[in-house]
Amino acid sequence: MLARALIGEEVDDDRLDLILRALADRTRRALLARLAEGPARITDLAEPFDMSLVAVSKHLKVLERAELIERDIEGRVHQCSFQAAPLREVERWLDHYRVFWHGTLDALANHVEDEHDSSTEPKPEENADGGE
Amino acid sequence: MLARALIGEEVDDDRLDLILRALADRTRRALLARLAEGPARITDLAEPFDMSLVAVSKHLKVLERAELIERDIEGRVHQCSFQAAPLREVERWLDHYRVFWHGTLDALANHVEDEHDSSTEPKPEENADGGE
DNA sequence: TCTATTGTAAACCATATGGTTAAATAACTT
DNA sequence: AAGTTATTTAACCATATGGTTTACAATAGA
Repeated sequence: MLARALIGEEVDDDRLDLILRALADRTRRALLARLAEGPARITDLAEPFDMSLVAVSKHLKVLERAELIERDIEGRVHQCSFQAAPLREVERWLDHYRVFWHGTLDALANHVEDEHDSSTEPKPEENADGGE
Repeated sequence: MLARALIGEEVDDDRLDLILRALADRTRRALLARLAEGPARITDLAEPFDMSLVAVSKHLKVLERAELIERDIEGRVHQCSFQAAPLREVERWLDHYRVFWHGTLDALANHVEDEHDSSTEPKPEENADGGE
């Protein structure tokens, strides 16, 4: 099905738009860096930043829509945790260009070896949360 | 100098903001994909897109500011060519997170081997568990 | 020189983004 | 029940973004 392939590309573009736009803000990258060290509550996440908690809350929602974080609500506390999957999609997009700095194809192969089963992508189920 | 390090980080953030924002648009990614196959004039770059040449020209300027393309002006013709360097910066930023999907450090080392001379900090930390 | 081609600049528009404050909701504590 | 804490929603604001059309500048070709 050609149509499927085309729609697939559009979906990819939608995903990449969402992910890259989420990453294209230093506050959100900083939030992500903090969350990569472990889950945290929103109040704690907001504390180091020189902006209102509401602003941070909005940033987190952008990250959440891009699936870069997951939210676990316990009572009134929202626990956020880092999710790596979207970064793999960025990585996969970069694969198209990596040849430009690796120069040689066999250096590229190093990388492909890790991706070869997920590139056709039936099930990308990688979980990086260290929470439980 | 500590101040130098801090400024350095801010500069990185500026660069990443610029680069990731440039990449966070499907038209610009498509332009980049086309240019990765070889240099092209602006008119030819614009032709496949369903928007004015002016719009494409603006997109190209965004890519140029991020140094993702270079422009070679010959007479009235602007020849654009792909520049990979900023993508390496994205790659380097991703290094901090690659451990989340490689899991093991030696898979990561494959990657670092290529970066060791171009990066100021060749050791990304590996913290996957809940911290404080 | 006149005209067509290549591209930018300017002015404009609608919507998105990143921030604010104030109010609302929900869940713990006392 | 009353108050405090955690977070979102709503309303608002300034600026950025992605697009348009029209006008301009510069080069190339007749």
